[in-house]
This record gives sequence, structure tokens and C-alpha cells, in this order.
Amino acid sequence: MAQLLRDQFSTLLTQVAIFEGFSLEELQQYSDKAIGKSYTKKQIVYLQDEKAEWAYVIQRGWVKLFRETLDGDEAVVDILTTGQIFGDTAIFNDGCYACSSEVVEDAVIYQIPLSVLNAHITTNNKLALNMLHNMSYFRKKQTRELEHMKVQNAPQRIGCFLLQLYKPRTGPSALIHLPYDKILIAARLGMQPETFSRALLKLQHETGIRIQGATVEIDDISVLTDYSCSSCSSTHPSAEC
Amino acid sequence: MAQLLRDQFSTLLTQVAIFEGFSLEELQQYSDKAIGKSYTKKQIVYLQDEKAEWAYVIQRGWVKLFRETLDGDEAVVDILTTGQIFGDTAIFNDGCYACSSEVVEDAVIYQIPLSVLNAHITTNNKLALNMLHNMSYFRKKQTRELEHMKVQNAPQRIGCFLLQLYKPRTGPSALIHLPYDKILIAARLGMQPETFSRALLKLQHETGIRIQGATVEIDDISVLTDYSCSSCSSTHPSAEC
DNA sequence: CGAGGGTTTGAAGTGCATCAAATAGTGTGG
DNA sequence: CCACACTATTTGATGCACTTCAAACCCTCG
Repeated sequence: MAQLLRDQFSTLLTQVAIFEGFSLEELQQYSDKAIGKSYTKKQIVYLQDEKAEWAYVIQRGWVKLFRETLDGDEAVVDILTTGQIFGDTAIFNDGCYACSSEVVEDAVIYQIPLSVLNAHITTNNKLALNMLHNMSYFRKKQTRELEHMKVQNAPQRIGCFLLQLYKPRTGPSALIHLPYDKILIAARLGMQPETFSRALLKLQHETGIRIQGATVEIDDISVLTDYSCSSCSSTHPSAEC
Repeated sequence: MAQLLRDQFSTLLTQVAIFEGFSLEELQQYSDKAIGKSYTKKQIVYLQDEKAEWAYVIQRGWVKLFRETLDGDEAVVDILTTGQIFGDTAIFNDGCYACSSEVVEDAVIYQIPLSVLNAHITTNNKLALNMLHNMSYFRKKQTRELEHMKVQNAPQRIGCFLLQLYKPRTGPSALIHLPYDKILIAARLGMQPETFSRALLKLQHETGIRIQGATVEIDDISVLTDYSCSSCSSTHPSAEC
């Protein structure tokens, strides 16, 4: 990799959760062997159960992690973007990827050898602790999601999804842009596109938010938290929900 | 703690996943400050969001981890038994418990100070790696559970639950004893007791298994995997499912 | 034996899935 | 720049799975 690219890549790595607190120098060991590629929508990065050689870091775009069942159904595990790493936990999964991954919005993705990461974990306790924190974060997120599947209905789940896109700023109003297809959001929330469409209508009527294509206008974010989080166990109101 | 108890406790700790590969000597640091207690059904061990001082190790009995929503619904996160640790991940959750925990079958539970565990993690990379492996295991389990909530119906989810209770032995037949109330199993699987009862009937008719009170008789385990795992993404057939 | 949970059964309602088809939106080649 | 093809999204109609409410039954334990 050329020096300029290497520096750019190392800077990206400093934004990755598991590398928090690491210096550019410490991260140079990755840029030596890293590879950056461009991907277009619908490209597969890797498949479930494949032997894992690389971890991937997203510089730009969106990537879907999913699992496919024998009869063709798919469960969307997560949808990731800039600064997020994936495939790294194959280290703890017999060296195989636990999910398949597919690009859902044109992306630039770097890949780093798992062997380097693996060696680094066993010698650097700080990295292991960072990964623990990170994995704990995702476990919490998953736990919340399971809870939502059990106790929330479709419109409420969409409300929670919108709240997660909301970045707190001045004032209670917000203008949110849906970052990818509604069909994909529906899959992410475990419902059919038709259900999503109808639930979105219901959500509009019941909370007063306005949706026009991929744009969501919210006058008062607290109406949404009231509506969606009443059946959450999270502290209410919560941006986490 | 008396020496005899201490030894007994250290032996229990060697069975705990995150302490795998540790010697009795290394584990002595816990027995100094550990406390063992008996609990009866329905006793609360700790509540969600409480400041966490202890991690708990089950010697005997069953414990439910759950989250309660504002409007009284509860989501059962997990149900644990002998040799399992809980509350330990509060270390990565701002020092607060992420779930409440309640004894569901009379239990003996030891508690160890989180401060000792926390100190141990930062100095002992092996422990950190063990915890990573363990957390990865639970993440996988949760991912599978989320998938099941999205793609399986009630009888199939019960089938998977039974498969998890099945410990492979000689031959394809099995006699399983349900370890706790059906109401609790229903909650664990995210369904109503009535639904559970009816789904169990359907499962009997469609797979030929026989259920008498808390006893489950299965002639051929593969019938159950065929029935339940057809819509799983796990390698089929799988004890994991 | 009687009280109290656990469990089952019945009847009715609700939410989501499914199938079908219309509509909107996007990118392509002519 | 337009017509076409293709996909995304919406809308309608219907069915099924699960929930809810109500009540009976069963089992255990004081």
C-alpha cells in the first residue's frame, strides 16, 4: 500500500471501536498487509461458514450481515457503515464466519488479515479488553432487539429504529434520512415489506411524524420515545431504544 | 470461608467457562472473598440497573435472567444452571447489571467480588480471552435465537428447545425431563402459556414425540431436527439448534 | 381437604403474512 | 430525451398464528 493510503487507512482504524486508544504507530502493523477495495451494491463480501482469512473495516457505504435458512428465508443480523469492523469475531468461531455479508450501498472496504489481529489479541491485553467492551455492546444491542421482537409491535419497532438514526442535537425536532431501502429496513426489523409500509402509515397517524420517500420529519422526538419505548425495559426515554 | 468449602468452591470454579484452564491455585484468590448462599424459588438475586458488586456462580438450581418493561411485560433473556456465571458482564456495562435475576428452582449460589474479577482481567490476558470466547458463544446463541423468533413458528421453537436439552448418547432415542415450569419455558421462547400448551400438542402430533407432565419421550431425535431445523440457517442437523 | 398456582381448553379478536396487483421510481439503451 | 424494463413501494383482500379473556381442570402442599 502506498504511504498516503496507509496513513489514510491508519486514521480510519483509529475510529474503529476495538482500536480505541491505540496510536497510529501501533496500528501500522495492519496497514502493511491491508487491502482496500471498492464494492457495488449486491456484492457479497463473504459467505457464512466460509474459512475466515480477513476482518473488514468499512470506510464508506453500508454492509448487511445476514443468515440464510434452508428454505430461503433470511434473517438480517446487522447493517453496518463507516468505521465499523466485521468478520473479526470469526476468531472465536472456529475460524469461520458466523454470517454472510453483502454490500447494500456502494462501499469502500479495507480488509486486514485475521492472523495479525489474532496475534495482537494474545499479546496485547488492551486490545482484548477493547474487544470485550465492543462485544458486550453488541450483546446488549441484541438483547434489546430480542426484547423488542417479543414485546413490541411493528409500528413501535419502526419508531425505535428511527430513534437509533436520530443524533441528538439542539431542539426536539429532527430531519432523518433513511440510509437504505425500506425493504431492507423491514428485513432488519423482522417484518415483511408490506407490513413495514402499513406500519409506517400507522406510526405517522399515531405520532404525527411525516414521511416523504426516504425523508422523515419529526417535530418532537419525545412523542416517538413515548410511543415506542413504553414497552421497553430501557430507562425511559432513551436514545438507546 | 472454611478450607473445606473453599476447596469445594474452587472446584466449582474450574467448571466455569471463563475460568477454563486455570489452576486451583490461581482460583484461590476468589475463594478468599467468596460467599455461598442458599436461595428458594422466586428469590431475586439482583435487579436491572442496580450497582453491581458481585458476579454469581451457580452450584445448584436454576436462575432466570430477565428484563421488565414499563407496562409489566417481561422478556426472559436466559435461564442458567450449575457451573454458569452471571452478572460478570456488568464490568462492561458501566458497573450496572443489564438484567434482573430471579431464582426459579431452589439454588445454591456463590458470589465473588467484581473488583477481584476486574483486576484479574486487566492483568491476565488468558482470562480476557476466555471471556471473549464465552461472550462470543452467547452472542452466537442470541443471534440464533433472534433468527428463530423471525423465521420459526411456536412448535418449531419448542422443538429446538427440546433439542438443546438433549445430551447426545447412544442411540437416537431420548428421555428428557423439563427442568422448570412450562410457563417459564413459554416465556423463554417468547410465547404465551396457552400458545405453548397448544403448540406442544401440535408438536406431538407432527413428530410423534410423547409428553407426559414434565417428561418427554423421543423415539428418534432426527425427526425433531428435521421438523425444527428446516428453517434454521445452522448446519443441519445440529445439536446447536 | 381446601387454597393456590400450574396447565389445559374454548371462543373470539388482532396483527402480521401472504398473494395479487397497482403505482412510483430508477436506470438503460435507443 | 424518451420509452422500456426492472425494482421498490404501496394497496387490497384474505388467511393463519398467536394473543387475549374466560373458565375448567389438575396437582401439590400446607
